[in-house]
Amino acid sequence: MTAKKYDHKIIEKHWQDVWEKTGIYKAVDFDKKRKKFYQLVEFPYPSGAGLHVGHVRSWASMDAYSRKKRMEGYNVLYPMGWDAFGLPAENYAIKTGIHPSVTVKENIDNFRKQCKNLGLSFDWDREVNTTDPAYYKWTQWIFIQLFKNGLAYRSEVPVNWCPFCKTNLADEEVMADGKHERCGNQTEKRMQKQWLLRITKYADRLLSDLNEIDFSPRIRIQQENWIGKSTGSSIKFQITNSKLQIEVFTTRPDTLYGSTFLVVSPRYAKKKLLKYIPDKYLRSVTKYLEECYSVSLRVESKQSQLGGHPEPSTCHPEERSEEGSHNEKTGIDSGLKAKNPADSKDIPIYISDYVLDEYGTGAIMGVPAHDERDFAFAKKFNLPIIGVIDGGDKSLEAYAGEGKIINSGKWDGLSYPKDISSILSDIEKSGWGKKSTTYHLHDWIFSRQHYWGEPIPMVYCENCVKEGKSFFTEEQKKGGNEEMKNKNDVILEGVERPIESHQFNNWNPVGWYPVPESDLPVTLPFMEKYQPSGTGESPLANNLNFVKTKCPACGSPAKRETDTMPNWAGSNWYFIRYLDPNNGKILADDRKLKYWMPVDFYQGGYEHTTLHLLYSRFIYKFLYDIGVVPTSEPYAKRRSHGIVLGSDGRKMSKSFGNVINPDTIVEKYGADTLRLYEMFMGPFDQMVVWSQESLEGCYRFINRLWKAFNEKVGESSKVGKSSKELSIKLHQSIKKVSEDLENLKFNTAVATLMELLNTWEDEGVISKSDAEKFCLILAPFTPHLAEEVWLLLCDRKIGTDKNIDSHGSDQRKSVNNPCKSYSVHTQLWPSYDPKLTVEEKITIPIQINGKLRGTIEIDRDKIDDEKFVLLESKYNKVVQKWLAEGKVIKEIYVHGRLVNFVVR
RNA sequence: GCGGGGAUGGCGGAACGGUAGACGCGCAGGAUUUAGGAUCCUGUUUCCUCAAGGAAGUGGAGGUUCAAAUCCUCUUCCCCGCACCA
Repeated sequence: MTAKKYDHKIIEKHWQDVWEKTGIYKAVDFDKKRKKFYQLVEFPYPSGAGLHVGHVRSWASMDAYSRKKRMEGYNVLYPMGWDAFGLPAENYAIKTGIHPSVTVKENIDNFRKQCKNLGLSFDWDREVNTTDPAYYKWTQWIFIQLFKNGLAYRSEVPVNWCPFCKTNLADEEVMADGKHERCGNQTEKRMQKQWLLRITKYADRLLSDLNEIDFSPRIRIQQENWIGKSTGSSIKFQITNSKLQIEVFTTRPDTLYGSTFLVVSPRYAKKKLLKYIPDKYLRSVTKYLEECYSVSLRVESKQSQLGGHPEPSTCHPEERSEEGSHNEKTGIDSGLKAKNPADSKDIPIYISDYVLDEYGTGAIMGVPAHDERDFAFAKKFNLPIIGVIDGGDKSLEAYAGEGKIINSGKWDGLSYPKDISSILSDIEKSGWGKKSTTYHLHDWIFSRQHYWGEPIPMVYCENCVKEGKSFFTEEQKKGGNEEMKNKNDVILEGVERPIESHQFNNWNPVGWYPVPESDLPVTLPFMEKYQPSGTGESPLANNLNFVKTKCPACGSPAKRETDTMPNWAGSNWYFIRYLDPNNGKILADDRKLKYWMPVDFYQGGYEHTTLHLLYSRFIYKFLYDIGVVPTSEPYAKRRSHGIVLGSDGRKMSKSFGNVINPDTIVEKYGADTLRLYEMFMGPFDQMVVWSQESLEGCYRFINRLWKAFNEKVGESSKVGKSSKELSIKLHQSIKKVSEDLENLKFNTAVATLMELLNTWEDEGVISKSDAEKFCLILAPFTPHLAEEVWLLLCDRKIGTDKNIDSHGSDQRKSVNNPCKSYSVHTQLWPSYDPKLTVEEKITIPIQINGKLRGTIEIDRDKIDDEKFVLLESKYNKVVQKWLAEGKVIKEIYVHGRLVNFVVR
């Protein structure tokens, strides 16, 4: 009997329908018999371009992982949803003239269909959509809780403004040279009041709790760097003839005596020093500041854009682009002097853009002898260089290493870094300053002036402003929400707090009220025109029906906030909603949360290592603090995968013409081929390049499998037996595939399956029970083929051509119970017999002086007999020749692995 | 500059310190076919050789070891992240 060609079009569609009808991938809440396993993959932004092969790589691989987990008896939750708010949807809509609500729906339908065509085992009953009012009701609810707990506040922050288009721009729309991506005009930075989230309050916990979760080192280190904690001192310098003090942050308080000048950032100078500058200096200082502010290119770091730093921090961007320009310092003497608290010497105060306004206090003490940047600055402005740590040649370069402390009064004789802690306490005792910690992490700008996002559920009441009324009590205004504060104090006990930073001082919630929770959601109104307003406000500002409302406090006419949330808002907490997607009363049922959380395994791309992962951890921790979720961390384990590049090695992009559409692959080769290939391409965490030829290799493999299962399985009536070699190979494969899947080594798992088929083809017929085992370990990788083969194996009699011919006929359509053992995916994962993973005859390589000279075959039961093995080794002809070359001075036998003779 | 990860055939990549190159692609030869495609078989690190057998070989230089792609030191190059972070 010759099998018909494997017809993926009919077979894959058939089983997808059967799976949907029988619902075998549904997760069961509160299942007590099975252990829960929450497998999460990042949900996509459903773009008009459809699924990317990168999505398939992640979802198909984790689908295999989930399928194995199910077969191992876990109650697996593997959900999918749509992150559909955001700028791309809005831009696409502006381009096509079709409303985003329409295109988003179409795109989602397409994505869902594509997922189903791939046979991914998502639990579709739990699908979520961030643009659904029933969903974003809770996104808004979370915002209100943040506000009530003092974690959402308003502050002036810079926005990218295109004067030509009269609109605010997202950072992605501004090109590296500061020009607007679409119109090519130079953009500006404008100050605008925005909502910010106080993520900095959680910096310490976000950092320390990394110890409790399983993140791969690369992800973990990046998160640590992003939070960027450094400890040291904040030291106060008294400005001479003034009550004013300048507070600086330093990680090297031991070099205090070596501080020969202070430097403040341009913005610090503008805000705090300008009125004290002596007339003589005022003109040059003003000129310098103007220089700094005249250029407003997109030169800030990524984090400062996201984190909200009020103004450009550099004066000379053109120098920035060149290598080594960092050493070319600019700056100006302010004419002011300050007293070094340690030795009471007066030192000059300079203004320079090499001091970052957004880091620390925006002011530093210059220690040219021990800091490279200060050294360059001192050289340029002819400032004294005093060495206070022994070492290096301070006339040539700064010395940042360790050493004995010198020229430092009472600290002489101590050494850095050994005595740093006693120096820290001495500084505190002397009243010069205090221990301090700073963070790289900044508060999170949460306002967007765009239409396609969740409306921020806040109301602004002019009347209340007149009366000075606010949502918060006077006491709360002083210290934030007391309850919240206490909570954090408990958690942060013994942990240093961030220094009071000037950027937190603008919070004035007067007149602002959250929309009453009973009125949620604040629905995004349908608008025909959602182009930018032209004033820098959100397009929603043009919709008076939306804007006009009543003050929740006094009932006077009031205005709604028209800014919307960033696209991160919906993705911060989506994994919670999967647990209870239709709950209208609360975020998610408490019991369900307790059953499923935390996410056991979160898998996604490296591009989300810092922002999404950190933001969602922050929001989750906040929800934990207010008692909404049961654990303090959302994800128990996180791994990331590499991206899929086009066959030319470049990123897939329409403009390169190297985009692979999964649909055409599925159509021509089938979903199983695509899935298998994407797992086989290369190591999961590495970048991989698309290769059509390799894909076809996987297609061949699938057809060969089909042929073998049809033609080379022993008839059950005859109780056919596999050859010994084949059985051993099978058991070895079960072991290897199990381990590889667990370790996300999908590529070698697939290779193992290929090896097994190769052996099978060489050895001839396989027994039915061995064939079933093979089918079971195949199931996670090629779920459609495995299901079809399983049916074939269940009853060899229906596995005939006649039956295969009847695909699509009524007989086959009614397969609700096609076979007693349906489905292969609900079977138990096979175990292997350890005895059967070892060959009867073992090949032992023989080395002379570490070089391979021959091999011998040893019976399995003889491998413990060292003397025997060594003796046998010497009978090998070639070995004998080499042994004759000299005297054997050492004989090494590595049990079951190798023999080495050392001959001299 | 700092941090992280790499470098293995023609290509993608395998290798608990123990037979380097699994598996796949590609290529070569053969079979089948009217032909093409598909499929199957054989070979395929390089060099010497009909072969048997050798020699060299995991970016480079040293070292540890009976034995190193793997561990250590130095070094070159590549990728990723952060970057005037005090």
